[in-house]
Amino acid sequence: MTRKKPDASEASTERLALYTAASRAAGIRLTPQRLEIFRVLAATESHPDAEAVHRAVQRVMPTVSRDTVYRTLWRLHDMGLVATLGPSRDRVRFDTNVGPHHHLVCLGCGLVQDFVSATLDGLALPPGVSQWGRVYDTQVEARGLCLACLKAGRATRETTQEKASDER
Amino acid sequence: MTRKKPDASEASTERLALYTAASRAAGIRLTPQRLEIFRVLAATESHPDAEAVHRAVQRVMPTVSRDTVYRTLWRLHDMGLVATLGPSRDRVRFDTNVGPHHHLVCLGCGLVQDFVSATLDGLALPPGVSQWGRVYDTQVEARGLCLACLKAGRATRETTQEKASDER
DNA sequence: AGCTAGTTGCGAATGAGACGCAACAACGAA
DNA sequence: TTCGTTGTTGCGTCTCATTCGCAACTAGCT
Ligand SMILES: [Mn+2]
Ligand SMILES: [Mn+2]
Ligand SMILES: [Zn+2]
Ligand SMILES: [Zn+2]
Repeated sequence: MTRKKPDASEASTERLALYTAASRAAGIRLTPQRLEIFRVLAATESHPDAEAVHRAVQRVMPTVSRDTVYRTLWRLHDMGLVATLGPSRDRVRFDTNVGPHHHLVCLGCGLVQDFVSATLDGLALPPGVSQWGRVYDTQVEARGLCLACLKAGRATRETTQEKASDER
Repeated sequence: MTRKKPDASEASTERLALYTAASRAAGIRLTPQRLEIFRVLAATESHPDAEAVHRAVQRVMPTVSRDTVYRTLWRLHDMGLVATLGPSRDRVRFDTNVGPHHHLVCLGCGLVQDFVSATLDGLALPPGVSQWGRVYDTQVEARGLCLACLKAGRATRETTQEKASDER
């Protein structure tokens, strides 16, 4: 039995199956709009925003609402089947440390802590990267839970984000 | 002449000097509100959002406007003296690839490309990290310019972001 | 076929940021 | 020190992504 390296379309099919299976397992109803959103998400190789997903879904199902797309995306996110880029979902956060350093991001409270590591600073990227363009800066983003959130038993999924804004 | 390891307050002073020097060099006026914002930024060890900075500045100068804080932050950002967290300044972007992988972020057009690297997947973080909490996931974010943006001579500073939304 | 709890679409609300503009005020020149 | 030029400020307004409330549906079980 030969096993070919999964190509894009094969991965897409797998992902779609994953979404529906997980939904069924979670007792979530498989509405036609959800199925279509699943198809679009399973097929994408990029990092779309909600509106891009909405547009793609509308091409096939013109009546889906913006809201349903958002709700489905966050639901999948809660199930750990889609991720979001960057540490903060809401407002822009600034960093006054412009030297080389890395980040520990707490998924519970949103706190971001710097850490330094000479090893990580000089990280070698795979050679194929040079064909993409020019890289100016490389940094590591480690996600997890800080001690406080661990003790508080806060969930990993960034749900109860009651804003740990600093500089109070 | 002894040279102690720069502590927080020393680094703060240095940073303040840097801000004012760079501003003067750029012909930017040193208004009292800017100076106060500089002080707050120079003193912070965290990753505040604009509102947190505004609150901190208001404690000393109750009349500063939200807008002035924004303008100053972006000005410093343009000068390369403050950074922002994460690849996207505006809307949330989703990632359907939940397996271990890393990102190439183009600062010109906003495109984010996946890349894989077994070496980077198993990255060892410095030991001190264990005292912060538990890390579930580690990924590398490499920022730069993609070939298209390099050829187009687009600036590194994410200015001309005329939205490269995919799934068109 | 009938129930019922989970969903949908919509119109309205929220909230971060950006903008336009008239009153102001740094700061180099005189 | 005074003045004039220009960059700045604060405010009211505007935009636009994301969220809410809710009444009208409907997937999925019986
Ligand atoms: Mn940082
Ligand atoms: Mn990705
Ligand atoms: Zn935390
Ligand atoms: Zn680009």
